[in-house]
Parts: sequence; structure tokens; C-alpha cells
Amino acid sequence: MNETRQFPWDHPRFKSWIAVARACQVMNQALGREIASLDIKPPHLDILVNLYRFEGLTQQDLARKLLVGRSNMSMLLPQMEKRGLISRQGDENDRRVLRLYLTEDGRALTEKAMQIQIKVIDGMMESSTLEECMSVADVMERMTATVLRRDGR
Amino acid sequence: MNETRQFPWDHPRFKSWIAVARACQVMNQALGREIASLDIKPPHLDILVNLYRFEGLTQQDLARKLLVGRSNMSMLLPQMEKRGLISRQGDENDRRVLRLYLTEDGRALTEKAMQIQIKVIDGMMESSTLEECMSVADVMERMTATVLRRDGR
DNA sequence: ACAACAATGTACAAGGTTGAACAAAATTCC
DNA sequence: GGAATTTTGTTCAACCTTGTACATTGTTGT
Repeated sequence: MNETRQFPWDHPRFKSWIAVARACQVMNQALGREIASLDIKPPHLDILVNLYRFEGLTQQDLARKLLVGRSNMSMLLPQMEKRGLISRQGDENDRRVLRLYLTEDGRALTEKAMQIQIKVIDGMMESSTLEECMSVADVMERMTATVLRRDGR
Repeated sequence: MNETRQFPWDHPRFKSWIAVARACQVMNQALGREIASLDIKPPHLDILVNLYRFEGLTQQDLARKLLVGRSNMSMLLPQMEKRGLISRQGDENDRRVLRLYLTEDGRALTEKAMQIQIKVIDGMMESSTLEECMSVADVMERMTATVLRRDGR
């Protein structure tokens, strides 16, 4: 009666999660294909969008927002600076940090990229109602908070 | 009136998607931490679970199921074979393909790993009802199908 | 003021992922 | 049957990501 020896794929929450993971993967690949014309990849887009929204972020701030390591930023940002998309200027009050800004080119590229991203997202979610999407967001935010509260921080 | 110049973060579907992506990322990191004790990472777990469920898969089959490139399998599987988790045996009817099987050790490891995975998933989704999870799965499967039908294939 | 501690960014090595080019084997089409 | 095409797996170079160790700079506690 206590049937604890169930296969994962019979487990409802497991199946749900697999669906989420697959959707995420497929979505990222689609996005990657679409923004390839701008010669950037999803990681760069994430950076650009965040700098577009929050000017003057620190590398550390950015890493935290993106949930990646600091070293990741140290690898990606210098490229993007060389490419003229962003600028990194030292803070005078704290000489450890580098504050990040979009250049004119970076801002223009970001706007193009965001349009593409929205197009991809809308195209993918067109088969779902807005209510469904909001409900999904709600569940996801609760999940993220749960995990971050436990192991993260 | 035709306010098409909206910021992405004011776009409901965009916000929804960001929530999904973040949850996915956080989840993968949590899973990675938990299965690190078994000395495998999420990609290996995906492989193991699929071989556990579908014996005798081809490398190509596996790559398709995991939505990754063939070369990825060519990089990961030989390691796992050397480690004694899987065996790759040539098909007699088609001498191009290698059919994949779990070894005894591989099967045992997979069972341990799947228990951990279920624990992580349940822990993450405990704050949502089963109905919500199923609804999420439904939306996600529709999204995946939409994208795969369009660009994929 | 000074020592201990913490935070920020970097360098580096290791590993996962990809796409393109390639060899071997199977299939298709005259 | 034999040439052209397709499929499968591998190799390789390039890139993203991570964790660790490190130097620099701030902060805390005494």
C-alpha cells in the first residue's frame, strides 16, 4: 500500500518539472538562433537587458542578478567592452568596483535584441492564455523563492 | 494610443518567461549541488535516467531526446563508459550505431540519483498544489511543441 | 592606528556544449 | 551493380561556466 518504489516518470511533479526544463531548453535554443544575427548569445543578452534597465550596476550586482559566478562576468564583460557595447568605469568611492554602462551602440543593439526576444517569447506562448502565463509565473516565482531561501543566500 | 514602445519588463508574457528561466536555472544549480556527492552533474543524470528508462538507445536517439548535439554525446559517453556506468555495444544489423546500456553500477547509481532528484523537485514544488503543477506542465508542453514544430524538426 | 576580516574583480585550469569537417556504413536511385 | 545521398559517430577548435586561488581595497573591532 505504501508504494514508495515509484518510477520518477510516474511522479506528477517530476513530469511537470521535466516539461519545464525542456521548454526552457528549447526556448533558449530558439532565442539563440534568432539573436545570432546580432552576433550575441543568450548570456550576452541577459547582461545587456539588465544594464539597459539598471544603469551603473557593479559586476558583482550583475552576477547576483543573473545567478552566475563573478568569474563569469570577468570573462564576458571585457569582451563586450572591447566590442564597444558597454563601458566599465571605476567607482571613486570604492576603488574595488567597476560600474557598468551601456554605450550608444550597446543600447541600440539591446533594443533590437529585446524586440527579437519578445517576438520569440510571444510566439512560443501564443498557445496559452494570459491567465495561464501569469499563473505559471506565480508558481515559478514561488519555486525560485523556496530554493533560494533554502540553499541559496 | 498604439503603445508598441513598451519595455520588456512590463510585458506580461516576458515577465512570465523570465520567471520560468530563473526557476530552471536555480533548480539546476540546486540539483547539481545535491548530486555532486555521486560525482555526476545534471547532464550525466539526464543521460542515465534516459538509459534507465529506454535500454538500447542509440547515441543519436539519446541526443535527440536530450535536445543536444551528437557531438555532445561523443564527448560525454566515452567518459561514462570508462567509469563503468554504461556500456556501448555495436549493433550487428547496422554497424554504424552504438547501442547504450547501463551497467550494474550505472543502474545502482542512477537509482540513488533519481531519489535525490525527486527529493529536490518535491522540495522545490512543495509550495504549489498538484493542480498547479499539472497546469504548468500543460502550458510548458504546449510551448515546447509550438517551438519544435516551428523551427525544430 | 592596527590587525583581522570581508568584499570585489581577475587569472587559470577544468569541464560542458556547440558547429563544422570528416570517415565509415547504410540507403536511394538510376 | 554502382554512384550519389544520407545517417551515424568522432574529432577539433571555439566558447560559456564554474570553482579556486590571488591581489587589492574596505570595513570592523580593539
